[in-house]
Amino acid sequence: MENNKIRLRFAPSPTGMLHIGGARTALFNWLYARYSKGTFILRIEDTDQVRSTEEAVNVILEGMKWLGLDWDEGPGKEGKYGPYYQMQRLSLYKKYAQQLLKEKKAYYCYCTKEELAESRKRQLKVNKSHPKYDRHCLNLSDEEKRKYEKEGRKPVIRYKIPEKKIVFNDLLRGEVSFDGELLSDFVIVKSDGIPTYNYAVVIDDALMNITHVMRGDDHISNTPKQILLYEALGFDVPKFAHIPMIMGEDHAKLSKRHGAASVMEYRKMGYMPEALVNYIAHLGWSPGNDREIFSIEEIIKQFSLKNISKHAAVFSTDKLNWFNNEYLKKMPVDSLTKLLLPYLKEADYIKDEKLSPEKFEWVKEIVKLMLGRFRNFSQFIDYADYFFTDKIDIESKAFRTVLNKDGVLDILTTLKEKLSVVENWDEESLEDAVRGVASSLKIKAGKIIHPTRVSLTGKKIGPGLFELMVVLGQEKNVKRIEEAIEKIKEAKKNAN
RNA sequence: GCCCCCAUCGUCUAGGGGUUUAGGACAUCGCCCUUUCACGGCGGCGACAGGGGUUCAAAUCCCCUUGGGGGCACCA
Repeated sequence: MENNKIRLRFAPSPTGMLHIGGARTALFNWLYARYSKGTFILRIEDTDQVRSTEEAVNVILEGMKWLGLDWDEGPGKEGKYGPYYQMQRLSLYKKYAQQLLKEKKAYYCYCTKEELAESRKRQLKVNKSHPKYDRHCLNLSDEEKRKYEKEGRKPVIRYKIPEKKIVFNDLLRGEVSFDGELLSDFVIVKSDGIPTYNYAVVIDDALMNITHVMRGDDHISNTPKQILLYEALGFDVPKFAHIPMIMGEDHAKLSKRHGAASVMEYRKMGYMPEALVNYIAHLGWSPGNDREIFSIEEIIKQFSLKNISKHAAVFSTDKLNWFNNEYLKKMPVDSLTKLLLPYLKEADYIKDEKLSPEKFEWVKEIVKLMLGRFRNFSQFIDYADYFFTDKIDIESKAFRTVLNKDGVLDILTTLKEKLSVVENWDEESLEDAVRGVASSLKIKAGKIIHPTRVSLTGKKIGPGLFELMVVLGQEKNVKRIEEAIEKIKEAKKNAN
């Protein structure tokens, strides 16, 4: 029973950020594991000693946790197939390499980089299509080996490619076949004794009993090499599913230069993990109906290899924004406000995330006013600055087109007088006050509303004026209108 | 260069021989709501890459071309 269980893994190499593409691969593996009540394993492929860092490991673990992709086995969750860091599994790779060596399925190679390059150049001259390793070291005598060792050469271990057709049945693409003759004897153990990716991944997936290997389709051409190794080692070959890649808006492989490419950047920008997950789930997958907003449980229930598409998908920030906004609108204001606190703290809008109940209520009022007007938390920080700061910056265009106009000075002066004596600082009284000023000056209310908004917020756009005035409070209202009046006067003086 | 994968609106996709004047979503445009922006409502624009087959019938099946992507390391 236990042996029939579906086991999938996500096996990132900790050489940088948790990429959006990697996150989507992780998500699909996780979804399929959860859907099939299988096991999801996280394995760290840290055999690139130059580029791997502990920090990158942490970023990956944190990113996975933030997205809600919990693993059943892996770092911090040792299972019976551990360890889950490749650098802690070196003895395993060594053991099976020895087996291949003994069975003459692999051999030591002492060729230097220069010699390899030389050989390639020679081949290009005669048979330019597919140069491969010339097998110079395939049948080295012990004496030759000793000679090379004396020269200080450290050998690699190469796998000897059997020249046959390799066919596999991809779960998404059907039959895929490669000609073994085109493959070169590739290195499985580097001269420093560390295994290469194509070798280590096979040992680990086999030993960890991985049943389904789901990964980006950039791995399709690695698959024949890996299948050959499974067969050479006598392991069962897992099922493969190569999922389409995610591209940037320019249709090139998603990378740093596309702006935000890492999961953590999206957290920083204030996207909700549920929204990000919902969106990237739809990159290359569709449940086949017209709905798009789904809880993670609903996605798990509907997830199937059958409705994964085969072609690459372009990442769209616009659509992500829409997803995020849908989640923001659905969220209770209370919870939303709580989520926002760290960002407010980060922006120095509040001193401490622990707010008094009154202050929390006040922030909540602001969130209510802003709801639907921001697509992520950093936009909230940008758009709602005037609630939290003392000094506001009046956008120059707003000043020019709204405040620095004939008659505005009188309007604001009259309004300021009126506002400083308003007794009940609530929406109704304020609307009465403003409309009262309008009728006494014989102008339309809009003529007052716009300059007032700019005076109070520095912006031409924002929530309803009267509700905004209530939250801002009488003192700030009067003060900001006074400041605006001064600025207008100054501008007029400079103009003359 | 060689090998492999892929191909429906600008983007994500539905559709898997007749139910299709090819459906939805994002974006975009217009109108309504409105003090502004957003939200919401209504509507518009917008695609089967091309060519051959197969078939009574093809976006759907096959082939070729073209286009896009990926891989050809002592990186993963």
